[in-house]
Amino acid sequence: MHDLLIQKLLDFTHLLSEDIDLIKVACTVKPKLVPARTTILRQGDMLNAVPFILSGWICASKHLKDGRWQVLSFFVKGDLCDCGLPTLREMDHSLRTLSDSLILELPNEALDEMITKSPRLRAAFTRSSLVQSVIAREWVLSLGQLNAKERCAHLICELFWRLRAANAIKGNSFEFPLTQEEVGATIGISTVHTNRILQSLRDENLIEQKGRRLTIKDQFGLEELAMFNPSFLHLNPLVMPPPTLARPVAHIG
Amino acid sequence: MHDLLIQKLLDFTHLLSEDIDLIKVACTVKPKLVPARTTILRQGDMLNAVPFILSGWICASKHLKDGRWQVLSFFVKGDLCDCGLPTLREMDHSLRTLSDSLILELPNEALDEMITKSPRLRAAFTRSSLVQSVIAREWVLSLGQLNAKERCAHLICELFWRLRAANAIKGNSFEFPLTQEEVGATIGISTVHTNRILQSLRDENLIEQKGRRLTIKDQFGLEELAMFNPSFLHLNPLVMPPPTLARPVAHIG
DNA sequence: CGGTCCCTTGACAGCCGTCAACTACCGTGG
DNA sequence: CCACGGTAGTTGACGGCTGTCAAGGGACCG
Repeated sequence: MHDLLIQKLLDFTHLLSEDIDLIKVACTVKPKLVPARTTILRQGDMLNAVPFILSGWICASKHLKDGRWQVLSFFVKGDLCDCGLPTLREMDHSLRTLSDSLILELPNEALDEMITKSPRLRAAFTRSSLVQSVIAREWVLSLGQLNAKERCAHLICELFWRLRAANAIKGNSFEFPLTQEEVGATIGISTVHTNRILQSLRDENLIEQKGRRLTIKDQFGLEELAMFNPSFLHLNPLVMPPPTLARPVAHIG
Repeated sequence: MHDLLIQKLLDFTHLLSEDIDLIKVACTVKPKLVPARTTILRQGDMLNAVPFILSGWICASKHLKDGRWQVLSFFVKGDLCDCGLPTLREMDHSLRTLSDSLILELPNEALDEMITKSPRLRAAFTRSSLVQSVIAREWVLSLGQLNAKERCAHLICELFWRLRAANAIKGNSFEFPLTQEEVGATIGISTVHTNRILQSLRDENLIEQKGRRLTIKDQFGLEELAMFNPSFLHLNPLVMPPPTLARPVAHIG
């Protein structure tokens, strides 16, 4: 149960055994199994614990009064929904499960203790939160400059790399529980247009969808289309998979 | 020189006199005067200091290989360009002045010292960085769901409130050094369309532009159009100006 | 005076949203 | 077993928002 958090934080920094102990203490909470399509936190809620995703998919979204809404971020296995950690007063967006999810709710006090007692844990949490905001900035770039097809490809690439780093893919395929409406609300296009875009990606043999699974058939083509460069995800080089065949990088001794 | 940083951090938390001393020590660096339209950090640069803006405008931008580029954020008087603080390896975007700017470069070590020695300063810096990422998420919402005119209005509202909190406006007008190309690169539309959108905002008497200054003629109308709610900026309630006449809030003792 | 940068305008095309209808799939209940 | 309803995906027609191209105008500067 605490293994996943340890592994996650190890991606960001080196830990001592005392840090591991602190993590174990913090992780004595009982994980919650939340069914798919359940709102776990609403805009305006006070939060006294930070959800840590053991498995499943969660999305953060913000709603306008006229009904329009936008997905702000996704959280998958190994992610902290650090909606401002225990710092800002209240949730400015909602959190909702997209698939059945196992969630560990880390109480603010437990986080505070880890952060206060260990500079290494503090650095790790800071970096984790920083990576989330770098991803948000990448979404700004995508939404602002890419067209619908490129944005869609970009989203799929990002999720693919993140899930791969979280060890949550099989071959080139992964669970993809989003409806087309949700994909649209993520890349800022209508549901109908999302349908056509996904269709074109399938037609061009870039991806394949079967039920709630998505397979990347042509990773290089997809990344080329999206002008995707995974470096912004700041994945641990050790868990980074070998590069695509078609895109060689410097030899690793 | 250090006054501005102290004032900024006071917006986020309470400080003790020892904290003030730490800030004064960190601020012994000599500020740099950088002319307008100068790139101060490039994508890929290592950063060993965090720019703190004493006056002027800076923008962060990311460039695609095909020439398209997107503004990721603006930094104005009193802002820290906390491009990941001293945590992530290198700049994933560029930093450029939009007007003549006075910049204090806080060395990583000075920041480290403040953060390590004072939990209050640490909290303040964390919150400051958090607010930046909340703004990025708001841009995701704006880019994803609002149309060009709404986005433009939203941007103007955000800048207006931030500059007002930084005490950098006169009446309802402020320095607005952006070219239309830069506005377009911020809200994700072409230069030509930006021109037409700004024109329509002027025609409807929402804003006025004279030289490099912008005046808000109808704050309520502009905020209504953009569905703008300043709460996401997490401005210090004490420095929040009185609410718009047309939008009454609960009586304040 | 010429050059450059920025703003402005018109014409036209294409991406994308909206509306509406239809299909496929799944679980439920009779 | 089938009828039924709900959700998600699909398709076509049409229109509007926005991009592109091209040209011209104004301000500033060397």
